[in-house]
Amino acid sequence: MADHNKRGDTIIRKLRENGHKITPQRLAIVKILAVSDGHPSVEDIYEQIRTDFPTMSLATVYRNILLLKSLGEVLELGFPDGSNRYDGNKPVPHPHVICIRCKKIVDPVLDSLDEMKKEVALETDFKILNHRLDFFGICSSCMAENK
Amino acid sequence: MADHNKRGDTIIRKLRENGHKITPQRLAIVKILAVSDGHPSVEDIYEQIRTDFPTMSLATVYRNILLLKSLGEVLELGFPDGSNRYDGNKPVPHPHVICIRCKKIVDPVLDSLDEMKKEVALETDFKILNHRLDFFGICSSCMAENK
DNA sequence: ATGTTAAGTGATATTTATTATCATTTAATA
DNA sequence: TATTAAATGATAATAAATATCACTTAACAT
Repeated sequence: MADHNKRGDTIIRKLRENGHKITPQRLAIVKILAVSDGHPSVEDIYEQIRTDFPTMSLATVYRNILLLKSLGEVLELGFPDGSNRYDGNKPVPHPHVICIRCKKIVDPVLDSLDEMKKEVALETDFKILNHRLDFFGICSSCMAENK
Repeated sequence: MADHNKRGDTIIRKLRENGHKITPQRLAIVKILAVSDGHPSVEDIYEQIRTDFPTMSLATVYRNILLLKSLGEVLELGFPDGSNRYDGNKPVPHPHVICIRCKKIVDPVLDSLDEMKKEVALETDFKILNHRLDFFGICSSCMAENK
């Protein structure tokens, strides 16, 4: 196939380096996560793969996500409603903007983030290691549908 | 008692306005949440009250938090590890700084927040309704203990 | 004060998401 | 091709939150 999935290759390499086998199921999961523009949920991934692998187990999806998280190759996005979605494309903490209507997730580029991190460290005297910035709202296309 | 709990009174008033009864259990829960410098969990609240009300049910804590959330008088803080903690003192979205060692939560005042909100709206074309900003790190006292 | 009633509570069952278990299968290496 | 540790599939177990239901009680009217 002519789909050179660079990010997927990186993940596969990382798995190999750490002595993990590359099974067809694992490959399918990685492939989806590496593209993951849509920040899929476990169920999303499961359903997507099940059309090709009817024998795929949900546990395998969970197991592989756990593994990929531990390797730092997938970022878990936990939402206030308790649902989790995953980003294997850019597995580093970064801001998200989520549409509460269509559930679309956008990754904004925020110049003010660096400044804010400095401000937090200065004000609280914490050593900041990690962060989670989510903005919830309604995207322009959902707004347009509200005639 | 000379503890004039202004915030607690506000919550009680809101409950009355909406036709809810003020039971001793409910009062105890509100009292803890209104002070809530420590951003307690459901279990925290349950354990605290159980010393005085040995008959208190965990379900009652959940029920009352649900009610207070629906009235906008309590803010639920959901964390990446799946745990939830509650803020009845300032039930409006605001940034938190969490120590991953001692679990302390600090509310920083961030001047750069307004600027960031503007930047997000401008860049993504979303109508921003809500946000969640959490910074994770190690507080100064925990740092000091690491001789 | 007392009785009435809808709301609240306690105890427990149910649900849902995730993790653990274990027999079987398979990828990787020799 | 054989060997073996790791992975999988099916299912059980766990944990957090919610639902159920009989019983109790706060609030209101009398």
